[in-house]
Amino acid sequence: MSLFKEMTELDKLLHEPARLAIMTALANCESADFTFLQSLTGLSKGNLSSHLTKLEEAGMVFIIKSFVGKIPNTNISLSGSGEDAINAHWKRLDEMRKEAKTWKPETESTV
Amino acid sequence: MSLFKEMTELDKLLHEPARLAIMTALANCESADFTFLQSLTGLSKGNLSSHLTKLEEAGMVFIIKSFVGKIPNTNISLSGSGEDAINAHWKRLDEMRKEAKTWKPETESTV
DNA sequence: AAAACAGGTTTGCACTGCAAACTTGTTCTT
DNA sequence: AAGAACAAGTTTGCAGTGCAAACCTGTTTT
Repeated sequence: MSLFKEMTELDKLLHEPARLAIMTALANCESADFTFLQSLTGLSKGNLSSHLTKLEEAGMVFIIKSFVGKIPNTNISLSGSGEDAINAHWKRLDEMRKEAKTWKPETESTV
Repeated sequence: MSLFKEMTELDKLLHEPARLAIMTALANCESADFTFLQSLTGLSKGNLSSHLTKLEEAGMVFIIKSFVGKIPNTNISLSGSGEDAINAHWKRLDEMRKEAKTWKPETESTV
């Protein structure tokens, strides 16, 4: 398939900036709690919560709610497929950029 | 600003997959006509049209309509700022990926 | 006991991307 | 010459999305 067709089909779940940030951060720390992710990304609580729900529904992350002493704690970590997905997504973007740099338009008839 | 905050603030006009494909293609060919872009990206005519309108309104592309013989021809090319913007966008993504790979979570207090 | 706070979730709305329907003009077909 | 098919886009309608603000539930402070 052509580079540009591939580009239009990028996974929107992962491509959305807030979720790209969340997933990328999680890929680099075994797990994180809600508050940590919030300060890291600068997202509002509501916004973060809904993105996490979406990622959980898609099987990208695990969300574990527990108590640390008396205060509730929500811990988020990547699932195996989530880790694969975010790594693959960045790799694709990276390759697209490289390939795009070398692309030269061909005559219309060959496209 | 933190890497992940920057990520959540990626320019959505350019980040959207279809427009990323359009802009990246245009950055590599001085100009393209509507039909060529359509077959290149695989977008429907309606969809392509609305993305182009959005890019034009944002000053990213020039759209010039003329006639080639009797058939109308719509020619699209990047504006100066459009070219700067798409190059900068890819560069940012590229740097983000690199930086993210080396990021190590710090203690919460230092974030 | 009441106010403030921590840690999230739910709701409401404005905006978006997409497909389908429409438009305008041209070229075949008979 | 009438009409069917086609080319090249544009507009419309709708389902889905991201975001902020309101809300909720329990805890700590005053």
